[in-house]
Amino acid sequence: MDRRQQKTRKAIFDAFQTLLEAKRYDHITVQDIIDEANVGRSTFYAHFETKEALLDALCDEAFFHLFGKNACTFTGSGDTLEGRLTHILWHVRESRNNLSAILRSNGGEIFLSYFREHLSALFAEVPSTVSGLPEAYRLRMLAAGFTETVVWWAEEKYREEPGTVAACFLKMYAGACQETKSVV
Amino acid sequence: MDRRQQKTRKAIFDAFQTLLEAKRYDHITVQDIIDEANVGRSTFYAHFETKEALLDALCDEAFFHLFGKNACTFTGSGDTLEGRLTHILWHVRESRNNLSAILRSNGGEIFLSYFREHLSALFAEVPSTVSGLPEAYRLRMLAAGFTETVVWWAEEKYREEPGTVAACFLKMYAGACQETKSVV
DNA sequence: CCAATACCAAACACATTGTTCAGCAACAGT
DNA sequence: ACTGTTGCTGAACAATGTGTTTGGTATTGG
Repeated sequence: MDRRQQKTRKAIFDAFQTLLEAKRYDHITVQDIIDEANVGRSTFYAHFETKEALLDALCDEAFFHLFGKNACTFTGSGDTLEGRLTHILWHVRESRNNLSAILRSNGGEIFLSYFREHLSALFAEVPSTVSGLPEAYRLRMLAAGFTETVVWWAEEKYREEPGTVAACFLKMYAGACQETKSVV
Repeated sequence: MDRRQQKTRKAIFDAFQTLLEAKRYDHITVQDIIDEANVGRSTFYAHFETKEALLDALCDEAFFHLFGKNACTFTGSGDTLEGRLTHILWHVRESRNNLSAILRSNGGEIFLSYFREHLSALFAEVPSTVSGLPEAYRLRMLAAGFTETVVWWAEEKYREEPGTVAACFLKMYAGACQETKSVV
């Protein structure tokens, strides 16, 4: 890819993230991004169709870091759910700059849809000990709950350790997601 | 209040809800609302400062129905958490037209903040049996979880009975929110 | 070195926002 | 029924944002 394209793309991404840290996604205008990135108007539209497309691209990148090579490919059978969740949380904290801004902005909804998609598969493997729960409901709640956990963690500035957070999460859903033999 | 004001206000509310059922909150323009409500431009702005103010007002109304007189004033000590949640769910289903649109649109975030506020107090009364959970985290998760439950229920067109839904919710969080002696 | 291509600035038509104002209609109280 | 008050209208307004097009310039890769 042309160096110029790479440079421009990066400038736009960086500008977008900078702005995301300062204000809500839906209060950011294309004009803002253009100014911050210092690129021509037509250049922006040559790269991204709309502001939403830019957000999508950013989420794609962020998720590539999260699930792309390590975390979810590791879905070997050996490790525990807690281990895998912890692993994901390590990656979340690692790329804090990338993710926090998205999570806090109301673009978090779009992010959430990604999360849901990737996490449902993970939780589906771990059965519930409680009867009478519709499986679709259970998976949805677990994915939403994990997302909420990450948002909470981000707002706490990632103060706790990933392992601690994963343990908290699993305690929350002890009944609905039980594989641990160590429930205190 | 002047009848004209009432009429206009209602027309705007109705138009807004109609539009919310058709498209996302952030894709609705003031112009759309004006056209649908069939009121003058200046009239709209005489009633609401912005589109957000309108959404806020709508949420206020919806929550008055939910918590205003019955559900949360009933916070006497006698009834169980399950009973109270069921009660809330009855009201949600009752006013389905009012709420579903808001819940499905991404204005759901604003709605969620209302829900969080009102529900935290409710959950705070019921202690956790699990140790090591930060209380703030626990309350936040329960409120977010209940909201997610309602959204799920709304998407299912309120097929299940309120009591069933409340029971499902409590099963999900059996460990973190235990007062029931009937956990199957 | 050269052709391809990415950039830029400027201008464009268009939509949306929020304000203002003059004229008209509905209201409430006497 | 009369009257002053209040709310609605429709139109115009500047300001801002969107997405596209243009012609010219600079960088790139081969």
